[in-house]
Parts: sequence; structure tokens; C-alpha cells
Amino acid sequence: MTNKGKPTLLLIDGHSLAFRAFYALSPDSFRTPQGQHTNAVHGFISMMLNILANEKPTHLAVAFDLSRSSFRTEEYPEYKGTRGETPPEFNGQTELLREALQAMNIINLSRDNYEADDIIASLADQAAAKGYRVLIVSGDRDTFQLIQDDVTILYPVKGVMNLARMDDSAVVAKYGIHAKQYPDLAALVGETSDNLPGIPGVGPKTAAKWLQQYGDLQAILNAADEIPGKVGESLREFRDLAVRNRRLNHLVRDLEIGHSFEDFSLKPVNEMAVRNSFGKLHFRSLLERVFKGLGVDKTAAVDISEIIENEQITDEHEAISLQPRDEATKTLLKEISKSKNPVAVFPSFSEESLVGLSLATESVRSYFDYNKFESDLDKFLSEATPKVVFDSKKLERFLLRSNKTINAIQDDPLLMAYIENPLRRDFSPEDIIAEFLGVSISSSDAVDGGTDVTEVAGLLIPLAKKLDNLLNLSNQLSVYRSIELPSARSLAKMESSGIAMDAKVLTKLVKDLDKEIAALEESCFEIIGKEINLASPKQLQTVLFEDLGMQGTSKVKTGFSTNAEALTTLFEQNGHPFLEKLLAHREVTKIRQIVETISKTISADGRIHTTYVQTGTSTGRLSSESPNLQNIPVRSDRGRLIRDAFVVGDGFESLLTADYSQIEMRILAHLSQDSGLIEAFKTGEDLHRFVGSRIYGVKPEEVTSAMRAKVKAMSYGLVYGLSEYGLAKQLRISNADAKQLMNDYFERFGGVRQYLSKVVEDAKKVKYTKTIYGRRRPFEDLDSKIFTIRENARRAALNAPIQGTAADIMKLAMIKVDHLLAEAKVKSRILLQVHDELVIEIAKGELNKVKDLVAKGMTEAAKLDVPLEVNIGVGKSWDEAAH
DNA sequence: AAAGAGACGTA
DNA sequence: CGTACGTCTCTTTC
Repeated sequence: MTNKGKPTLLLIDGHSLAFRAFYALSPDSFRTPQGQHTNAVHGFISMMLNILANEKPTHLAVAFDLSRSSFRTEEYPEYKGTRGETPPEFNGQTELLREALQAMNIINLSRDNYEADDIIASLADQAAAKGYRVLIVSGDRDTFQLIQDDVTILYPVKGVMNLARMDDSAVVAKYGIHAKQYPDLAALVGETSDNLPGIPGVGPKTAAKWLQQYGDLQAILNAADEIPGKVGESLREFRDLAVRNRRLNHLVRDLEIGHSFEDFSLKPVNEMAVRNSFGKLHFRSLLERVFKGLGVDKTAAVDISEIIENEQITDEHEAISLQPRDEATKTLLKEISKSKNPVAVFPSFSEESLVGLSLATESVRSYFDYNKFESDLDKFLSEATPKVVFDSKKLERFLLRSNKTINAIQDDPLLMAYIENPLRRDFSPEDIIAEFLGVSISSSDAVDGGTDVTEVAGLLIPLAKKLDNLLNLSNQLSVYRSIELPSARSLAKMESSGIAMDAKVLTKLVKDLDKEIAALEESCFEIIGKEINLASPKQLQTVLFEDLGMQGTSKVKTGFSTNAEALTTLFEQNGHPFLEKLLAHREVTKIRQIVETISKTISADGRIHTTYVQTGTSTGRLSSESPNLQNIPVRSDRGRLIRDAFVVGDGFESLLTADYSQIEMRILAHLSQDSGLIEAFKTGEDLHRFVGSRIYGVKPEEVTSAMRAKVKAMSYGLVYGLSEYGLAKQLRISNADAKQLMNDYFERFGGVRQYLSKVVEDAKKVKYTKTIYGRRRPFEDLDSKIFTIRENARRAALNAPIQGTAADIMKLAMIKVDHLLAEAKVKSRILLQVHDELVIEIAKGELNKVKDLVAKGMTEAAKLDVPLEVNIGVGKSWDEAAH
């Protein structure tokens, strides 16, 4: 969609793409009756057609290596020597592919003694010089050196259909250096797949740092003596490796190809030739796609390229897409800042930092290097210019690291897309844009490496408008504007704050656990008389169900289950000492695993900064990752020790935890309007005791702890769609008793039964459920013909409004508490959210004040027909603060 | 190197 | 045959 005025030459590294295709498709599914495999040929042509459809090039050529030997192997016989034998199923497919290409009038090239990349390099340079736009499909990063204004690499990233669009800014975003410096970086780091070892101890980070500092490899080598440390020593010792690597990864750019560019122009195919060729390969479905994709030459060949070259189309976007010089940039930024209409902001990040912002208004779009224009960009972000920011939380989190802010965020299309459909798999900007604007940006799923970032920025405003309409139509604007969007801000602050860790506690814990693990391991091995990997379910299956001859209980795909439940049942049956030790081993290794995981994520500031994924759940809850702080052990005493390591930070006096008491049951009471349940919460009596007294027909004080436990399990089970069978299994009672218990419950709390069935019934009709704030979750499978699928959907549907409403209320509470704390000008701050709990860091002298504000913010977050109750605890560590 | 399976931690 | 998650390890496939 860009550069319409320019002819575009697509260059494909044939072997590279064919090999990808080979692994994408099973050889067994594609073979001729003679036994010749054709999966690589089929896959190649299919992928090529996709690229043609997406990129609409005017010219195309495919280049192949002739053999493994080239001038490079002459200089360095081990070049690419690590590559294994070609799989036998691949044999012959390159030749078939070249014939098929020929039948489609597509030129394929090769040159004795050179590699395909050299041919591509030479063509790319010549084409660019002639004013072509050039796209190169290659899996070899050496081609990055070819990148220039009009030369872009489509680099396969993950899977097969995904191509990252690598231009200079993408290389900068990914590696921190410019494309033309890439071969220098590769020379320093080495390339395993080419069997080129690099300077030991030098990875991409170090290499990039040097290149940023010195400019190129030669300059680095000239300055080698001044480079300190072990890496400096290493560089001096192994400098010859880098020099050799650089010589080998240099692509030859001046081969005479012996074709005129007209030969490469895409032409309609000769139908008969393609039918013949594909017939031999037994391809049927591809025929139509080729005819459609390339066109059929009905009469004489029509020269598409001539038409296109004569067209004087100017792409509006292209004409105004600016690549301003430094001095002009600031002026441009000032102009943008004055915009009354929203400005689109699309940030680019590399691992640890913000590298740039792509900004777009209706008339201008441009990428701004954050390193160059940091202060101007900061100013723009803090000003009142309305902004539409994709993933605003991430941007704000980075800004907060240096105490900067962003103001006037009007919309965040990421969150809009989440509200629009929380079930979508792919929340990449490309995918969202493709769905709602029908524009295909790139087939890449790499957010920051493979995309034309200014193109994305240019589409964010229309995207936000479109989504605004959709949310309006589904009555979800208010949940978006008053819950989802403001939550991002609170979350950014929480992530940026992080929680302080006492590393000593963790170190000691690991030490103790290790001792225990070693002892348990030894006992296990002694009992079974051999050493196995206790973490391997497969090996355990052999020992338990073959060697020891136990009869397994539940089954999994690979055989009998070895999970804790199964092991416990087995132990009750046979009391085998191995099971006891194994269970203990499981518990302890799990805890050690968690400790080690979280230890690794402690930042330089001694704190852990989790990332909350705001688009991660189907119900509206948050999820937490890197690390997940929402599943830190609390149920077992041993596990809870980990919580001693989460401590109050310097300058603060304590941690405070505040959690909602039985929020989901309260929401159930509100939604179902069941008078019994509402009364339970209004009396202030212990919920399960109250329910128990109703069910068993005794006074509350006569409810035994066994009765209470059963009632509690059932109450919670209900909101998950628990069945009689499930209840029986959990409580270890008979199915009949479970049925009786549930009947008794619904007898007394009939509103609940009515509500739960109505939720599912309504969802079946309208194909979604909704929370009391209007947040929707789509459902398709409620009338599936397959029992399991239908039942799974049913249970999810009756849970979604309850879990989702709880999530909404907690988000409202966070926003409210955050505001109250800011208003009160206190230093105390929210650190964590664990679904129904907030962890707050209390600054010196603020405990009483903040405690009240938190309680107020949480209890007043929502007005239900039953009161919201909050429990609060305070302590020096997360464990101590629990109550 | 990536993906699947099994296991297990939380609300 | 109870909802919602993320992360680890082992194992297989690419």
C-alpha cells in the first residue's frame, strides 16, 4: 500500500524458503505416486503466492545456491559445516521447484561458486539504483547489510507464515545498531548456523555497545587496546576471527546477472505449461491459486510492469511521510504538539528501553528516535495534546522509571480491542489493524522488529474511531472508559514501583530446601533400587505402574497420571513408602523452583517488577507475568516462607494487605437477588455457618466444622458449575449424598439456581455473558453438539459474570485507592493486585491515614445490594501482613 | 528452537 | 465430571 508509484522487485532466497516450507508441511502428506516428496515445492509456491498477494510486487526473481561449495568454503572449508545432512525427503525438491517456477514464467537464478545471497545482493543494489523498491525474502541475517531506504528484508521469524519486515528502524529496534552495521555485529558475535565462531564472551549486547561507540568493526579493532575487562582481552586475542567472519559475511554486490529487469516482471502464466508442470507434481489446489494470483495469459502476454511504471500514482501517505533531518525534527514535533485532534503514539521498545516513538496526525507521520529527541518527546508526552497510544501502560511504565509522565491519553486501541473481544488470540497491532481496518501491514507477529512502525502509527486514529463505534454499539464504552483505560495508569505505577525483596531470605530458603531435596531423593532411589529423574512423569510411570506393579487411578494422554491426587490415592491404597517420599519431594522441589524463578527476576533496585497483562483473560481479570506474582504459595506453611522475602522497602514502614471477603459470593447474592443469601451477608453472620444452619436445619452455633467445610466447598463449587459427581469426589461422599446436599442448598437458596440457569439461557440466546458493568464475554459453544464442549461452555458462562464483576470491582477499587492516595498527597502506594487483594507499601507515619483510605476505596468501589467487606493486615513482610 | 504435555502454584 | 491464569521440566518435533 506504500510506494505505489514505484515498481517493486521481490527477491527470494529459494533454498531458504523451500527449507522452511519443508519443515512446515509433512513430507508424508505430499508425495507423488512414484514416491517423490513434494512438500517443500508445494509449501514454497503457497508461501510465495501469499507474499505476492500481500506485497503486490511488480517484479520477481528467485535465487538458488548451486551447491554447498562457494568461494567462501574455499577460503574457510568449515563454512556452514555445522549444518547436518539434508533430510532424504528433501532430495530432488529443489530441482522440481525450479522447473515449476519456470513453468510459471518466474526467473530462477544461480551462479557457480556463489551463494544465492550474493545474487540477491547484486540485484538489490542494481534495482535500488534504478529506482525500484526491493523486498528480499531470506532467512539469512547477513542480508541485513543490504537494507537501505528502499530495500527491506522480509525475515522469517516464527513458524512459517510469519515474516518480519526488517528495515533500518526495525534493525535498530531489535539490535540497537543500524542495518549497515549488522555484518560487523555478526562478525563479532559469530554465527552458529554458518559455523563461524565469534569473539568469546561477546554477545549481541556487547557488540552493539561497541558499534554504537566506535561506529564500525575497523574502528573497534583500532581501539581494541583501550577496551577494558575480560571482553577487551578476548577481543585482542581473537581479533582475527572477527576479521575473517567479516570477510565471509560480506555479500558480493557486483555480480553481472545477465538479465534485464524486464525479464523479472511478473507476467500472467501460460495455463497449459502450469497445468503440465503441476500435473506431474500432483498439485491440484494450487492451480487455482496460481491462476488467480498471477493471472492467465489468454492472448499475448501483457506487460504489467509497463503499465505500472507509466502510472503516476502518488500515495497520499507516502507523499507526506517525512524522514526529517535533526534540525527540522524539533519543529515538526512542535507542530504536532499543537494538534487539537488526537495524535497517534506508537512506541518502539528494545529489551530494556524505549527506543523511539512513531507519531501520526491526520496529515503527518514520522518516527522519532528517543535517544536523539528525548527531552522534546518527553515534553510532548506530558502536554495536554490528546493522544491515542497503543499499549499505554507499557509506555507509561518506561516513562515512570525516570519519573516522567504522560498526559491526555484519550484512547488505547489495545484495550479497546480487548473489550471488544477478550477472546482474541493475537493482540499485536498488526492483527488488530488487519481485523478492524482490513489493512495488512505485515505478516509478522514481531511487534517491534518486523513492522513499519510509522505505518502502524498512521492507522491508530482510524482504528480508535472504528473501535469506539463498535464499543458504543455493544454498550461497552463505559466499562472501557471508566474501568479498563484508567486501570492501565494505576497498573503502570504499580509495575514501576515493584515490591522489595529480601534476597537473603531466599538464599537461605534454597539452601535449606536443597538439603531436604537431596535427602528425599536418596530415600526415593533407595526404596525403588535405582536412580531415575523424579521430575519425569514418564520415568515415574515406568517405576510405579510397571516395576512396582501398581494399578493407576486416573489416566492422562501418556498413560496413568502421576499427579499429586493420583499419588495420594495410591498411597492410601498401598501405603508404599516411595509414594510418601515422592510427594514430599514434589512439594519441596516445586517451592525451590518458585524461589529460583523469582530470585532471577529481582532487578538492580532490589525489587521485583511484575508485568500485569491487561488483555490476558477472558473474564476481565488481570494476569501477572515475568514473574507471576499472583501464584506465590500461601496454602502450605513451607510455601508461605517465600512470602517472608517480599518485604517493605527502604524509606517505608510496612506492607499492608487488603482483601475482599468472599467477593464472588457477595456478587452472586447481588446478581441472583436470592433473599436468603442477601440476608446472610446483611446479618454479618459467618457465611458458611449461616448457609449451613439453613441447609441442615440447625442453629448457626450448632453447625459443626465438618458441616461448614462441606457447605463452603459447595458454595464455591456452585459458581464454577460444580456437578454432583464433582462435589461427591471432592468431599469424598457418595453421589447420592452429594445430590441430597445440593438439593438442600437449592431448596433454601432457590434464587441462586434460578439465576445460574438464566445466565446460561440468556447467553445461549445472545451469544455472550456480561458483568454488571457491561463487560462482555462471547460464547459460541453453548449449543455445541459435543457434550464436553457444550458443558465446558456452560460452566464458563455461568462463572464469567461473577468472576468478571469481581474483576471490574477490583479495578474500580484500584483506580479509586490510587486517586485517594494521590489526593491525600501521601507517599504510600499500591504495589500488587492478586485478584481480590491489594498489597500496599506504607510510607512512614502514614499507616492510619492510608489504612482508612484503602478500606474506603475498596468498600465504596461498588454499591451492591449486599455490603462489601475488606480485611486488612499490616506487617514488615507479605507473610506478616496477612491476617 | 519451539511446541506439547504434565504438573502445580494462586484467586 | 469446578472457573480463571503462568511457569517450570521433560519430551518430542522442527
